[in-house]
Amino acid sequence: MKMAEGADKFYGGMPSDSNASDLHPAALTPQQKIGQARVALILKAAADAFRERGYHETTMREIAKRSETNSSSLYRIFPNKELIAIALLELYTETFEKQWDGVMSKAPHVAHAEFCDLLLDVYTDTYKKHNAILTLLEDEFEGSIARDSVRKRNLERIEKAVRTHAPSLKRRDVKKIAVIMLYNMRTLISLSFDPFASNAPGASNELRASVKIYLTERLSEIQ
Amino acid sequence: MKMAEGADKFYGGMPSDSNASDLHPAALTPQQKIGQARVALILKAAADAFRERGYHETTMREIAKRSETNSSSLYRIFPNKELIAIALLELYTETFEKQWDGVMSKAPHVAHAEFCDLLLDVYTDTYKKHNAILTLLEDEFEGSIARDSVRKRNLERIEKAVRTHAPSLKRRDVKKIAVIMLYNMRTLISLSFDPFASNAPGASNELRASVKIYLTERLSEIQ
Amino acid sequence: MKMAEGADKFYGGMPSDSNASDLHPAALTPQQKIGQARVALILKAAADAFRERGYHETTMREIAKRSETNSSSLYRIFPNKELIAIALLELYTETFEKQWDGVMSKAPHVAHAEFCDLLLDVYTDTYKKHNAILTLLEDEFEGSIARDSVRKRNLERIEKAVRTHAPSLKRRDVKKIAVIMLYNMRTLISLSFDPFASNAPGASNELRASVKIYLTERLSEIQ
Amino acid sequence: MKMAEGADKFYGGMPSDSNASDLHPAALTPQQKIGQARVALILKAAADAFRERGYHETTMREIAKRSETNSSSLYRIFPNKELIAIALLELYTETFEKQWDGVMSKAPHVAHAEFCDLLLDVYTDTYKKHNAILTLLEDEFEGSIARDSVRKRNLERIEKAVRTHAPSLKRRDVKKIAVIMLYNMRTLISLSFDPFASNAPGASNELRASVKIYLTERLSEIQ
DNA sequence: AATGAATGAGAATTCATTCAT
DNA sequence: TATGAATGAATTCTCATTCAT
Repeated sequence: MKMAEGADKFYGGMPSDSNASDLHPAALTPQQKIGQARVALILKAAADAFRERGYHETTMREIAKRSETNSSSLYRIFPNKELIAIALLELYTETFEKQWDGVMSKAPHVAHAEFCDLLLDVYTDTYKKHNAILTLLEDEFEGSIARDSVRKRNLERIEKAVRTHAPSLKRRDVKKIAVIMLYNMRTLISLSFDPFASNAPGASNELRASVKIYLTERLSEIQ
Repeated sequence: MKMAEGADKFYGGMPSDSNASDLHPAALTPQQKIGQARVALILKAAADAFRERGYHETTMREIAKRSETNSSSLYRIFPNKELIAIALLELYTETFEKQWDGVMSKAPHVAHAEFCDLLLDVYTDTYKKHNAILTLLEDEFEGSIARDSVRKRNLERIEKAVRTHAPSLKRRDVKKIAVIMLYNMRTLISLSFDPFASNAPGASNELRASVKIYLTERLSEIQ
Repeated sequence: MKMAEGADKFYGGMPSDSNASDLHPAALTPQQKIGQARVALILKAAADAFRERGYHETTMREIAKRSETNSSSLYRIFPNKELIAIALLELYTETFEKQWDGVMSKAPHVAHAEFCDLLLDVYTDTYKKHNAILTLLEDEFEGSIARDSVRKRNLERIEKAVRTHAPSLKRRDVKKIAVIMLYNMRTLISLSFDPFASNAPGASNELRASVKIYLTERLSEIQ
Repeated sequence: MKMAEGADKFYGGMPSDSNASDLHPAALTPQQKIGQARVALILKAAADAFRERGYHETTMREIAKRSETNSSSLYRIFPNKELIAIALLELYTETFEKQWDGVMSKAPHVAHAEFCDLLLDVYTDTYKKHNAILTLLEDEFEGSIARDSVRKRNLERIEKAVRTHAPSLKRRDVKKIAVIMLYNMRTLISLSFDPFASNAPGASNELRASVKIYLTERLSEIQ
C-alpha cells in the first residue's frame, strides 16, 4: 500500500500548497471546540484500540464506534487509518520533546549512572502516557515513513544529549552509543509491557543495570 | 479472529486426542513428494510475503498466487493463515534446536566472552535462514500462543545454557540474565535487519560488546 | 434519484404557485452583488468540472472546492446538483436566444446556402461560449426534463426559422427538416469537440457542405 | 479516474506477461461452462441496466442483483465496471464485424444509393442487437480508450468500404466521407432511439435520404 | 449569511473460506 | 486431488444533504 496522501504533512518537507484537486487533505485540524473534542475522542479511542488489538486488527469502524463518531465524520477528520496513527505519533512526540528539556539541562552535570537513568526515564515516562505508541513503533504499519521520522528524531536527541554529557567523545562513538541506547530504551519498554516477561521479576532493573554498566564503561574510557 | 481450530497441535503441550468431528484438521503433513514440494513452495511464498509485507497485510490469496497454488488446495494443506505462520515457526524452531546442541556442549568450557558470542550467534545464524520469523515474533499475529510458546522455549534454553556455563549462579539470577540475554538477542536481530540502523555502522558490534560487558560482569561476580 | 423538488421552476411551463411548505426551494437568485459573484463562481466551477469530468463524475464537493464555496453555502444557493446543471442550461439558453434574433431577421432574405450557415452558426457560436453544455445535453443526467425542454425549444426555433425562410413549405416537411438540422447541428458540435475526429481535417467543412447539399435540395424542391 | 488495470487487454497492445503481483487481472475468461453462463448473465444484466439507467447510474451492486450473482463473484470475473463495459463493446464488435463481410462483398457492385443503405444498415442492425452500446459510446465513461478504439476500427472499416466501392477516390476525400458517414450513422441510431425525436415521424427516412443525397453527390463528382 | 460539524445511506471492494466437479 | 466457481460477512470509503452555531 502506498503512503496515504497528506501523510507528508507530518514528517517535514515543504508544505505543499493545496491546489483545487486536493480533495483528500491530511488529517483535519478542527477549528471549533466541538471538533477538537471529537478529535480527542477519536485519538483516545484509537489509542485504546491499537494497544488492545494492534494496529492491523483495529478497523476504522471500531474506532468510529468506540469514539461514538459517525463513520463519515471519522473519515472527514482522518481520511484513513494511517493518519490516525500519525497523529498519535505526533501527540507522543510532543510529550516526548518536553521531557528532553529536562534531560538536556541536567546532562552536563550529572554522573554517568544518573545520566543513564535520565535517558531511560524519558522513554518510560513518555510511554506511560502514550502506551499505544508501542504498537505503532513496532507493527509493520504502512506509515513506516512517519515512524522512521520519529525514530530518527529520537536518535538525534539521544546523540545530542550524549554529546552534551560527554563533549570529548568522538562523533562516531556518539552515534554508536546513541543507537545502543535507543534500542535499549525500546527494549526496556517492551520489557515492561510484555506480559510474558513478568515471569522474571526484576528484569527491568536488571536491564537498567546492564545499560548502566555499558554506558559507564564507554563514557569512562575517554578520560 | 479467534484462534483457528487445530492450531493447538503445534505449540507443544499434550497432544490432544483427535476426535471424529475434527472438521478442520491442522496443517496437513503430506506423505508424497509432490505434496512436500507443494508445502515447501507455500512456505517459501508465505515467508517471502510475510517478510515483505508483514503477516497482517499478507493475504491467503497472495500466498496462493505466489506459490502458484490453487486457493482451495492451499486451504486443504493449510486450513488457515495462522497455521502457515505456525508451520514457519516450527521450521524455524527445528533449525534453532540444532544450533543449541553445539552451544550446550561448549558452554561449560568456554570463557564468558565466548559464551556470550555463542548465545548471540544462535539467534543471528537462525534468523539468517528464517528471516520471515522476525515479523511473526514481532507482529501482533493471532497465533500469539504459538509465538509465546516459541519464546518460552527459547528462554528456557538460554537459562539452561547459562546454568551449564555457570552452575553456581542462583536460580533467580539465571532467570534475570536469561531474560536480558533474550531481549538483547532480539535487539541484535532487529538491529541487523533495520535498514534505519545502518546509519550507524558498527552498531551491531557495539551491541555485542555491550552485552559482553554485561554478561562478563554478572558471571564474574559470583566467583 | 428522483427529480429534485423545485426543479420545475426552470424549464418553462406555468410558474407553479409556491406554497408555504416549500422546503426545498429552487436555485436561489441572490439580489446582492456578493451573492451574484458567488453564483458566477459556482457556475464557472461547475461548468469546468462538468466539461472535464462529466456531469456524473462531478461531485458537489468538487464544485464547492473549485469555487471555494462552503458546502453548506453551495447548498443554500443550489439545493442540489441538478439545479446547477439546469442553471447552466438556462445560461446557455440566454446566449442562444440572442443569436436567434439575428437569424430570424435575416432568414427571409438570404440564399439557401447562407441560411444553412446561419443555422449552424447559432449552435457553434453558442457552444463556443458554453461548452460544458455538451456534456449536459449528452449525458444521461437526471434533469432530462430540463434537457428535453431545451431541445424542444431549439427544435421549435429551427422550425420557425425554416418557415420564415421558406414559407411555402408544408408543415410536415418543416418538422422533418428541422429535426435533421437539429441533429446535424449537434453532430457539428460533437465533431469540433471530438479530439478523435481531428484525424480527418476538414471534416467540419465537409459536414457543413453535406448539410448544405441536403438543405438546398429540400428547399429547392418546392419552388 | 485512471484507466483500470487490465483494461489494456482489449484494445490491442502486447499481452503483458502476468507476474506474481498480478492480483487483479483483467476480466476473467472462465474455463468452465457454468462460469461462461455466469458471464453471459452478467453481461446481459449489465447491458439492460446500462441501457435503462445509463452507465454512470448503474452500480456494480445492481448488476450483481440483476444477474443474481454474488457481489464477490462479480468482482472476481469483472474487477470493475469498466471491464464490463469493455466486454460489452467487444461483444458488439464481434457482431459488427460479421456484418462487414456482407458489405465488403457487395460494395464494388452496387449503386451509390444502395451502398449508402448498406453502410447505414450495418449500424442499425448491430444496434438492434446490442442497444446498450449506445450509452457506452455516448456516455463519458472512463474506458474512453476502449471506446475510441472501437470508433477507430469502425472508421477504418467505413474507409475501406468506401475505397472498395469507389476506388478512384482520393485518400483524403475517403477519410472525410468516412467521418461524415460515421457521424451520420450514429445520428441515425440516436434518432431511432431518441423518444424525443418521435415527434417528427419519418425523421429517420429523412436522414437516410439526406445522407444518400450527400453520398451520391460526392461519389458522382469523381467520374 | 457563512461555516464547521454531523449524518445515514449505500457503493466499492476484499477476504477468508467452502462447494462442486 | 486439483481446480474453477461460489459465498457471506466485513471493511473501507464517498456522497448528497442537513444541522447548529
